[in-house]
Amino acid sequence: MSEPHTSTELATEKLREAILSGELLPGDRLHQDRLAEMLGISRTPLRAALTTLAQTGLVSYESNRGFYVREFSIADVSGAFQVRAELEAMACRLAAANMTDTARKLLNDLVAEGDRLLEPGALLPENLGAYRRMNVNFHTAVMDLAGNPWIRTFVQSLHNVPAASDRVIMWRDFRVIERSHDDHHRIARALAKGQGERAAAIMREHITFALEHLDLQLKLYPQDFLRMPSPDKPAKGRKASRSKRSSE
Amino acid sequence: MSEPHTSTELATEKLREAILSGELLPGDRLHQDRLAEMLGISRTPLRAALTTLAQTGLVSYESNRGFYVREFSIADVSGAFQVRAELEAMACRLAAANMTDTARKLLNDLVAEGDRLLEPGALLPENLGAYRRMNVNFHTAVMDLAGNPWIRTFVQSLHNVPAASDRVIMWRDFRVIERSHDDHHRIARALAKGQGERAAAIMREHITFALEHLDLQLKLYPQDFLRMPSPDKPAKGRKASRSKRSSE
DNA sequence: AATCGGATAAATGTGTTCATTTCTTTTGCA
DNA sequence: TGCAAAAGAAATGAACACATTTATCCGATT
Repeated sequence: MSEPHTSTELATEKLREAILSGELLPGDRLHQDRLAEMLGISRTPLRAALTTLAQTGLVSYESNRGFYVREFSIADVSGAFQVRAELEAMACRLAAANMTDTARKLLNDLVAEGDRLLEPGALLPENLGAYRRMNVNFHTAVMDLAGNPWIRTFVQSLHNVPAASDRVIMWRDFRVIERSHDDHHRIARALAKGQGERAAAIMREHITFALEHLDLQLKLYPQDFLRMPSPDKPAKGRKASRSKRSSE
Repeated sequence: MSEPHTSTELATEKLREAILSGELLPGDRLHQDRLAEMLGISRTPLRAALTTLAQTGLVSYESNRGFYVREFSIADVSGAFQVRAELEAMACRLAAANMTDTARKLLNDLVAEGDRLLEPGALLPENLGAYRRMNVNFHTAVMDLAGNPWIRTFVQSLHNVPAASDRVIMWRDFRVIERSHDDHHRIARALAKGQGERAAAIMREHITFALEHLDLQLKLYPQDFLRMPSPDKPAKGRKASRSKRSSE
């Protein structure tokens, strides 16, 4: 183990994963003793984990009334993209003033890595993880170059918004991926030349388009992205009904 | 009691206040036993409070090594203003599209309240709290009108950065206050007319100037704003060292 | 019959205790 | 004398148990 994970951190990660993957549905009550038993830990570290997630925004909490999986509205999701676009555009403006040779090389390497992964003319399933990692690293690198720690902090926390996270965005159309990666090319070039405003403009459009595309995908394949607590269509698994649940 | 404050929430508030007011110094170790005894509670709710503050960013935490009062760098503080400027400018652009008559009235009332408080030609001590409240309400109102919940969330969390919070900014110069309040006038008017870009520009300058002014004040009266952990001057108040801690 | 009220049950909040990790001190050895 | 390793002390992490609050159910009253 590289990091001495404590029970609390372990539980936090498991719960975050369960929520972001949709295993736990928005609005679900998070019973402490049941969850504790499920995870094989006591209530003490579980409560710590839930407290953390509550501050993160993934779960909501009311005194003496327990924790719930937070429900995100459409406004939350699109708002997340809006703010991300603004913050990362800002990062570009700032980063352009801090470009060094090593910075240029870093961005170039990341872009080249993307080129390599897209070389086959399609995003192969075995390359999906690597591509996502490259994508995250590219955006993170730009934000780090900006020298403003808050940008990365906030963008990071926006990735906890279910449908707004890079992890759940499925690009079904290869042309979209290519176009998106071409944005990376342009951003890297613009930054290398110190053209901050231009890089910012591309970045803003880069992210705004991601929202537009998500919007479209949402209409086409809603069940794959958002599992809203729809009253008539309970998706799958357990439902957040107030009556007694037969199982579990 | 209007709200059934629990021990945890109470402790959270007390600790937040203690940190923001400078009672607890950056870098201070937060011993659980002692703090619990000081606050008259057990370690369990205290840990919950510390966990919350850790996620908020006011304290740092390492597994098995405890909590510390987070140390903010100059980059953190100026970065907080930068991001605030960007986010609140964004709020103006968005709010301009959502202006209604009630919105116009709300902003006008807040501005009028400010006029009333500044009427004497000086910011009287007894009006200081009311003015700050008005200021916070004005900015909050604009962000709410933007319709993007994340803007307010993030700006709110930036107010937890010690010197970047409105609460610790002391305006020593009345002309600065007048000028600042005049910005509010202009922003309200611009928004009322739907001039989003103009309002955004004023807001950006409004906040950027606050940073510039803080910078100046910092040089003039450093001890009033930032209490950096100076190795030779233990500041004041309660001990940061347990028995004999020679160095560090 | 409906609603208000109280009693019971369930879940959360907190105090306490024990286990584990980390830090300090001391002791042994080169 | 200096360093290193081990033993002791102290602090954190987790489990357990108790107290308090909230929810549910049943019955009485209007």
